[in-house]
Amino acid sequence: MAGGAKARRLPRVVRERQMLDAAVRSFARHGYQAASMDEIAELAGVSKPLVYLYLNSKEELFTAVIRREAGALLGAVAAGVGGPEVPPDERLWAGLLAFFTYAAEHPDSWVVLSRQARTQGEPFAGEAARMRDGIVRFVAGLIGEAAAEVEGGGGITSRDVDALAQALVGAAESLAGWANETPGVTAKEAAATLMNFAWAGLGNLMKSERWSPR
Amino acid sequence: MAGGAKARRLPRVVRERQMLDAAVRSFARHGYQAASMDEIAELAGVSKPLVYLYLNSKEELFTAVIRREAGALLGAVAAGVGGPEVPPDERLWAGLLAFFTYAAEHPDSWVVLSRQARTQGEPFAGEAARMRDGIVRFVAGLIGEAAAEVEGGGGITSRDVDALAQALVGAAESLAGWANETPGVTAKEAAATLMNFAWAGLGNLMKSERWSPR
Amino acid sequence: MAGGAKARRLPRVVRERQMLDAAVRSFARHGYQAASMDEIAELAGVSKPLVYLYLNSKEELFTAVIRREAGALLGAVAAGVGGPEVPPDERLWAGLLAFFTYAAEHPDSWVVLSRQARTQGEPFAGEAARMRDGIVRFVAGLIGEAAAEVEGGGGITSRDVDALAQALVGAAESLAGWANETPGVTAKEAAATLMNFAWAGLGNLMKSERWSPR
Amino acid sequence: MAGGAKARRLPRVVRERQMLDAAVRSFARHGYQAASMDEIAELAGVSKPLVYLYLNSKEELFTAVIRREAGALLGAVAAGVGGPEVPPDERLWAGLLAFFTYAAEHPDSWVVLSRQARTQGEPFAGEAARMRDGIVRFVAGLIGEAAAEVEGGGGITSRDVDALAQALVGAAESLAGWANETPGVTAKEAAATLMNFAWAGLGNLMKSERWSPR
DNA sequence: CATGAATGAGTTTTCATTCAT
DNA sequence: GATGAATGAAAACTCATTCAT
Repeated sequence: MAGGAKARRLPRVVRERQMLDAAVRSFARHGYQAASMDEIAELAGVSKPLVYLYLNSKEELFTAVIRREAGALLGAVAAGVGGPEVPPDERLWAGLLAFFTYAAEHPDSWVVLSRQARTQGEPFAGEAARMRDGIVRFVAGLIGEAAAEVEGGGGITSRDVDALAQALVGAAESLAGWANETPGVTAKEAAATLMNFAWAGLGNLMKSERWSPR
Repeated sequence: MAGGAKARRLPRVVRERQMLDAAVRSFARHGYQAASMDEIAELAGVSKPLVYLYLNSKEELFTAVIRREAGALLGAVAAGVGGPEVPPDERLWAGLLAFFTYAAEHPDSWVVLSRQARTQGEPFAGEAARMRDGIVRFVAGLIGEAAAEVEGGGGITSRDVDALAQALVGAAESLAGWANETPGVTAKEAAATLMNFAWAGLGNLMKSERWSPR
Repeated sequence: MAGGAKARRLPRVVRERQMLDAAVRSFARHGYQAASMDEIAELAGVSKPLVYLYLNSKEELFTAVIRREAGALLGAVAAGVGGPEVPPDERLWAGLLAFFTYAAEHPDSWVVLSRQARTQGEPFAGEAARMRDGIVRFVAGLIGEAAAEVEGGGGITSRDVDALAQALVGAAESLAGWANETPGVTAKEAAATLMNFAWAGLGNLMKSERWSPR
Repeated sequence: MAGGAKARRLPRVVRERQMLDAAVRSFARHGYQAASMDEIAELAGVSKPLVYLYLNSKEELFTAVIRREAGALLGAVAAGVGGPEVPPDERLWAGLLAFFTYAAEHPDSWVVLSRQARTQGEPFAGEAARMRDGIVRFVAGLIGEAAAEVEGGGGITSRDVDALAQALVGAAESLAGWANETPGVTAKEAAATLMNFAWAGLGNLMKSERWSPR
């Protein structure tokens, strides 16, 4: 009985997972507006009314997708990063590695979070922004820690820290996209490139070696 | 009758500009799908059939918008950057400054290029990617030049250069968005932050001071 | 376990009554089309398939509702009215009183019968019309009886009798609705108003005191 | 050119009238919920989007229908009734005649106003109630006038007047329906029956000849 | 007996697009 | 050149109804 090709009458949790999986693929490929509930239902192997029965509306479905994927990404990153006893550069390295690994292993999820959710206006952009802010704050925390170890903090202000965190996160996002579409680039390689680039840049900044136009 | 408040019978170029301006605003605010030809025609102050007469279809309209705005952005950046006689760091600085200035002064244009175009699938993503690639190649060229000045090039491969350029462009994009929504951040400040961060990082990289996990 | 708060395994008749009660409420509030089987099942405290097991379809359910409520209304009216030995005016009075009392005590039932059933096309309108015809014939019978007592019948034709019965029933329906939504109006008061108005009018008619335009 | 079988490109006002006509038929036959925009568009000989372009939504369409038909009915009744110089019985007679004539000549309109609008909940019921209240107040005014002519007013209270007006209007509604489905009954006949019945009843009431149960 | 799981068929509504003048 | 009139095609969403357990 069990093990048939087309499983019918599955428990609700399983069906919901299938639907969210299908939605991630569809939203990643077409974007929120262009994705159709018909296609999502078909991808999930169920009828449209069932999607509505469980997820209520396209908007709620997209929100559920964003929440689930954001949770997965944050969870993956958090899992690899140690606590305060680990020095900040080690934590940044672990976070970057986990991040690039997640983006490589779940490209659709990454596209939804980094591109689709952010362009669809409220309430989706807000949901995605919350997650991104979490990451930015995490990075800013590390930069702040590193600055604190240097004597005088290198004259770095709190807004400098924010800006640097934004820059670093943006660099990571860009590299993740590039790595995903450039054959042969591994997550470790991407993480290493960024780590070298960023940590060195930060180090110099704190030594107050500033660049200035002639 | 003629010469009244509402100017009629304007030359085609003017009408087209009005339509593209309206389209930029509309696409920036609602996204490609949610923007309606009705609204665009109304914003442009013309009737819908006229939009079709000049621009043929929503798809062609969006493509025209992307082309025009991409040209404007590239032009603005190119205008500020000197030729090969100028050292690469100066050129990067000029480019960053021009870029952040453009993003600040044409936020709708920047939103369309950086967010909307890239999320709408082909053919728009391709069009936007072409422009971005131009910028990435420009940055990669500068990094390559800088590396060439160092003896041995610091052991930097061509893929390293690509990756670094991707990281730098991503950082710039992220900072531009952050600057646009954080009150009080000027284009010059954003450019300076990134320049300090990036050029220092590059310098260290080339001195082969690499970070590596313990 | 058994005997808990939620009684299970009730006999069929009881379950059916619960369902019909729920259906009366739901149909009265939302109308036939807008009432949903989901809501009815929930109101009845049973699952939807059980409703279908017992009542077969929404159409049959509504028909069953109309039949039951029509029977209840006719029964209530018939119970109060005496046999042929009672004079017609007394019987009309008793009927009106019973009718207004029923409408006041079962407002949902009255709404379903007087409004919803009659507006939903066949077969429901027919079902409701049958009940209404029963009442109209009863009233027509009384008027006929009264006319027969007068010498010559006042020159009243059979169609006159029908028309008067229709008028009287319509007046009663209208008053019932008005009484139900006007605070402080009792069934007895409504019945008295109508009885005064109608019986006097009939009396005059039979004395051939006709009104005619000048 | 003009006079072709299928007129195309008609001015907006004409099309709107066609749509409202079609809607009256469809709503009268099926009721608000069961009527479909598809059918209405087809009956009107236009495409569905045009219906939406002009009437915005099913709800607004139904509201527009109710308003137009209520206006037509009130207008027809008002047109026939004279001013205060005409005695109340003459005015009632004229109003009844106009009313029964309207109901006979526009049966769909009458069905929509008397049945469909009143059963669809807010905001439709309110719209219909407003019109009906207008008629009830008109009738109540006449009854009040007649009572004033009698010495002492026959001891009739203001609520009595309201109740009698409700009864009279209900009787008229019922007779209109009956006349419309009974072959050979003319508007004049229906009006005469009701006039005889009602005016005589009122007269007796005012002479304080009350019926009371033994 | 009783129900959670599932769907076919239909609804209202929207929008890019074109024609006739 | 410019526009009011008009529509084909598709989308989100709902609901009565049935099966498998």
